Amino acid sequence: MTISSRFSVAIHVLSLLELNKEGVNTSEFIADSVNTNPVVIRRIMGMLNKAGMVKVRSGVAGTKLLRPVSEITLLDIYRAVQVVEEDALFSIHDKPNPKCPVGRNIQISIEPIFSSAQAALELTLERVTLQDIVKSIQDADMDTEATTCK
Amino acid sequence: MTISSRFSVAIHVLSLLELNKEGVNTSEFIADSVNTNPVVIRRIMGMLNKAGMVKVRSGVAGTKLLRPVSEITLLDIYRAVQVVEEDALFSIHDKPNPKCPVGRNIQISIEPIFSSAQAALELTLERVTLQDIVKSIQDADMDTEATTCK
DNA sequence: CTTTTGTGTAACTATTATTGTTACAGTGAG
DNA sequence: CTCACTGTAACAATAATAGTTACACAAAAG
Repeated sequence: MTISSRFSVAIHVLSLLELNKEGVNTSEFIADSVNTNPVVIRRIMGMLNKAGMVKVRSGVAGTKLLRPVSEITLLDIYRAVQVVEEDALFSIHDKPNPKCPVGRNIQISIEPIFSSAQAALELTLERVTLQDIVKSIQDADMDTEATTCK
Repeated sequence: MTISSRFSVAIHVLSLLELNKEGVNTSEFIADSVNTNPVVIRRIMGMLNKAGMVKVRSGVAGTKLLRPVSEITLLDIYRAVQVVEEDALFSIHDKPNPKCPVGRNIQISIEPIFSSAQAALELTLERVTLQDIVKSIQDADMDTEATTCK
């Protein structure tokens, strides 16, 4: 079990949009950076579009960020790409036997713990903004020889 | 995406072993409480056995807890049933384009954040013991009319 | 207006994980 | 020895993911 790579791809895409804000970011260009198929990018872009994070128009080349990177948290992105349904990171087996004391009480006993574990994870993501990621990428890249994507 | 119900089933099973420690807990009996197939229980039991949490012998009816419930955390169980591979709750798309500044630095930039989000989740699970769950089940059951599993 | 380029989306495939199920070999208590 | 139970293989059904092809539609550019 892993959380879908849609999340990491979305972070990649949005970072690229920021670092290449002067350029024309087509799905093909982005796909080349991510190393995947342009349709995969368009699907993710559609989700980010619905979440109001990017502006993308059908037929028109190039996607733009709609919000400053300092105001986009990783939690926003996580939610946008629907990696996990609302409050359902953990799944609980349904229909345990109500005739059994454990069966009829296990769900109510476990739920709050699963909720708080999920909340702890989400809080961590909420504390990191896209700006932090972009800065980290820039810092890491100072060691590297300066080649561009294009 | 959800975390496998193996986890909640394992918590259910171990709670039942504690609350029914005087009884003979066969996979069929447990399966009836969980409302699933006995083979599903045996598979999970095999994992808990390997983790040293229960004693189960082939051919011999009945599983026993090997450790006191106060010394089994939900994280122990989570690890035992291999819901998530070591440090890999989130997946990062592999082989991003090294010719791109974002592509060649995204992994190193994201990894520590994913790690700490995962750690936050795991810490929450570590702070809850099986004893807490058992107590919660008992408390919740005081409202209910007293029927038994058997 | 036509051409060209790019986006949106449907449809299909391959892969993987989960959950449930049947079947049966092997173990050990009585 | 018999019987009940566990361990495990094998298989099916379901679902999610990720990649791919194909094509309709949008709109910018000429």
